[in-house]
Amino acid sequence: MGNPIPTFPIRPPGSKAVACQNCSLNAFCLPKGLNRDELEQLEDSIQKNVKLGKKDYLFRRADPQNHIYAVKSGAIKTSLSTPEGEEQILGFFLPGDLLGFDAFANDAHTCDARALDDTLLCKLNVDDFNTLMGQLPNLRGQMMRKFGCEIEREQTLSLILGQMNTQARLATFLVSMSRRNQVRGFAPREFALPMPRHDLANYLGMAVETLSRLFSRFQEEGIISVALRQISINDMKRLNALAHHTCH
Amino acid sequence: MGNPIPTFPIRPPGSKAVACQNCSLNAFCLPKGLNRDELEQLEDSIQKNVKLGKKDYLFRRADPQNHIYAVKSGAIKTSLSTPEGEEQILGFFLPGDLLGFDAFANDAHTCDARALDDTLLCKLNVDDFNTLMGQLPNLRGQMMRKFGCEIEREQTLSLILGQMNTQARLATFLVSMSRRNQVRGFAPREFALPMPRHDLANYLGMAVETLSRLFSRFQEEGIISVALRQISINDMKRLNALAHHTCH
DNA sequence: CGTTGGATTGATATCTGTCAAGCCCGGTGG
DNA sequence: CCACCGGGCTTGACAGATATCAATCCAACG
Repeated sequence: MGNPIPTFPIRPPGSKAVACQNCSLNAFCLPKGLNRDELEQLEDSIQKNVKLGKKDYLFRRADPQNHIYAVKSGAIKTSLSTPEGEEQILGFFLPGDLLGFDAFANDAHTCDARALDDTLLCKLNVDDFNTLMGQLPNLRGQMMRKFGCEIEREQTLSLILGQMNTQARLATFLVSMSRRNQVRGFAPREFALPMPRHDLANYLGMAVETLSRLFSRFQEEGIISVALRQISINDMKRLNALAHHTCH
Repeated sequence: MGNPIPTFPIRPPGSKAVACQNCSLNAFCLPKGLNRDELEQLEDSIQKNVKLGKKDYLFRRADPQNHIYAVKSGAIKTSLSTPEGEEQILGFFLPGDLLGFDAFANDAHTCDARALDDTLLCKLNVDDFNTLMGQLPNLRGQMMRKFGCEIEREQTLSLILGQMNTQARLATFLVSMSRRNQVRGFAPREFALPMPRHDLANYLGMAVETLSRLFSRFQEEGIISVALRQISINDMKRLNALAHHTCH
């Protein structure tokens, strides 16, 4: 029979609103570390099961900040654009991830956020959020942690883009996707990428063709198997080694 | 006679402790937006005129987070390293800049911070800081703004590294240095870079030789004048144009 | 004045982007 | 049910930008 480890659900599993306390993602989300009472206060300000269709914008650059968002299912990409329209994708947000922090500098978003697929979100009004930050030290603590994570994420992207050759970039990305699945209790070696090649190539700062060749090469070398967006990692050790082989 | 706009002071101008309220940098620093009463509370937790010699570490990766820092004079660089020792410089912090936010994720720093020159800092204990965050909504607001700025900064670096060719990277950097000087009331077209070529090249994700050639070319074309770390911008318009000419 | 480390300049190699063609999968309509 | 698109993905040939290697050059400092 084997062990049917669930793979990552890309589509919304159901649409019934679930209390944070029963949400399978609460260990990664804002509620982490809150007691029942605090959770209740937080929950009053959260709007659940907000739907977004594939390619819909969650917010755009210069939009006023109204909410902080948590992904429940589906996936969101954020990106920054130059005046000329050149885009850099900054991150892919999966279930349990928070986004919207970019707007705290000027009460307006500095990047665009767009759904890669049909997506379900929870959203928290920023005014309520500010009030709660004053009242709930635990929430404040968790929020600061999330902020720190976001900064760490961005820093890692800079490290990838600034120091690694293309092969190390892809290897690093695959390892990180694997880990993200693992901590959520999903299969760490088999997963579907939520984004098209074009977006991934952009995120990793390379041409689509280069990315495609890398996938092919990794497959030839038996490190992974690729079928379009479906990935299985066959040799995690070597993948890790490639990920650490940084320099140009 | 001309107009002797002061250039950016790299060396500590004096070492007498100054109240935040009289500090020339307070418009960029945490005190922004606080009233006298709040300022006093904040000030009790701030340690002033902490000295750091050139090349001293302010903190290192995995160090427990004890403080948040504000640069008063001098300059700090932060960097991230791969397991193999490849380093990516993440930012240069000038007077008025805050740093230390990277540690909020796990109460431990994720990057290294090192003085580029003799440096004077103010430091704020994080425990006190957490308490104050609960008590002073205005401080919380300013802090969130600073957090947002930090995220924006990191995002911009990713955009630079991921989408721009080397010439656009350098141009963008010079424009940003110019702006940073300007908002602080210093000459926007004449300044000394606080970092050696090696560090700047690393930050911009290119080889030192490439950076050097770019400086030479910009000078040949009359856009800037370079004498080691001393820069003057002769043609801001063209520099801006180069900065916007992103793609590869 | 010699030494040392940073900065520049030149020659060459290599990686990765660009252009172009073809493939394959999924969807649509007859 | 099958044929035909169309878009995303892959593969190949080639060119160009940038890294690497090596040799000076220069400024700062003792």
